[in-house]
Amino acid sequence: MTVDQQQRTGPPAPRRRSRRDEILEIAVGLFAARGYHGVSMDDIGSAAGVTGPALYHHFAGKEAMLVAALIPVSEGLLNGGRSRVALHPDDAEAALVDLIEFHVEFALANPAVIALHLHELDRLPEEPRRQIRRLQRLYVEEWVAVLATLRPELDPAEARVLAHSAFGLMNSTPFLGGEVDRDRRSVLLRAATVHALVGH
Amino acid sequence: MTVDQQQRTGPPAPRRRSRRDEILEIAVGLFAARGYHGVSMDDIGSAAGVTGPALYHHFAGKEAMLVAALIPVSEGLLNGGRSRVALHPDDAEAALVDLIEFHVEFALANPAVIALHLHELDRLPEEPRRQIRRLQRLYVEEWVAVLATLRPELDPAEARVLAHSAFGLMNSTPFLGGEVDRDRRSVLLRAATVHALVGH
DNA sequence: CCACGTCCTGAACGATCGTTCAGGCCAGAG
DNA sequence: CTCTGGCCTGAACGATCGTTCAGGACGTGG
Repeated sequence: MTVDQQQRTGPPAPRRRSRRDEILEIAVGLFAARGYHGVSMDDIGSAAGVTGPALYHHFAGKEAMLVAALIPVSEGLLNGGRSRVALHPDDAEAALVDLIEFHVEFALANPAVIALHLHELDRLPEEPRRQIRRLQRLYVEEWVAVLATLRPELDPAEARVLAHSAFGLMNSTPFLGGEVDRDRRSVLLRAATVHALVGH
Repeated sequence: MTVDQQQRTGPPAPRRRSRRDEILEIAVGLFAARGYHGVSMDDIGSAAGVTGPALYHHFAGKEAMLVAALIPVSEGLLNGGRSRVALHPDDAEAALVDLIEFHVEFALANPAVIALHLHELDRLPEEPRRQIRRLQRLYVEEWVAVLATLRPELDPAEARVLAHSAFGLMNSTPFLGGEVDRDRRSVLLRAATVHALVGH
């Protein structure tokens, strides 16, 4: 499925995309499916068409692969969320709807990475984990700020609970097969999240 | 492969099952915190005050511990959900509210077990995993049936997407510390889930 | 032709894991 | 006292893991 081992022949290095990113995407899929500790370097290598030790030419080690997969996700969410909020300086409800649309589309586009982010963050050593948690916290605060102006009766801690519950709702995507069309799922998830957060 | 090697059938010896259940609870906490593969038998043993091999007097192996932790959860959810639905044969909205209250209280009472159920089910071999998935599916169908009568415009597959999203919302509990009082969290989660599912 | 950089293989290492096994400790019955 | 059975320890096993290392295949530039 994801295996590509007849890469030998043909153009040597067309650089259509770096081999590193290709391997990383394969590793993310395996991590999401079987868990970080449930996948060996040989597993990743053979899924990429090479042996396990060959991966050390692209990454410093197994942990470095997880970090390389998780950091861009947190950065992408934070940057995207901030830019969406900045589009609506005086309309909290429009900002929330935009945030929801952004997050749902992100989750639908990257289900494996989302699942990794939810499940395997604790397998990282102190240093990179704190960096990711900091990015996550800043992203949550974007949601909390919007919720605070939209529902003044909530204190910040309560808004944080609601924000996390909204993430749980929108991130339920990876757990479902493709019984329902992608666009339809997007519509359902966005409507449900809006109702869950604004109430009535 | 054998799940349980003592306690054949019936109550042969109503021995205080404190020791076995005590160990199981400790193991669940460790599994939830560090992942199934991230916890060794020696870890579980020393957390319970014994050595690793001593655990084999209570469980057939490491997998058997995970099964023993997950099966009762699925059964408890299914039984509780069915009895809640049965209380309201002619009122789908009341049934849904009752289902939501039941699930939220369950998730708040057993956050570690819920997290285990979400993250580590795929670490099980075929046989017990299929049994758990069957119980899960039956539980989901209780929700789908209620949603189908409450919102006839949804087809069953769409109702299933909504049910899973509601689980994601309600199961967001384990990811949060205790900044907000437990009862207040229950109120917030229940209201958000109702709004997400009935769509005001 | 040769030299070089890139990417890879196959063997090997130390460590850790789940599990098994032989035997020790100790309470209770005879 | 002895015997017995439940519960445990400590040592040991095979397997698997992440990682390192020396070297080979291949295309490119000179």
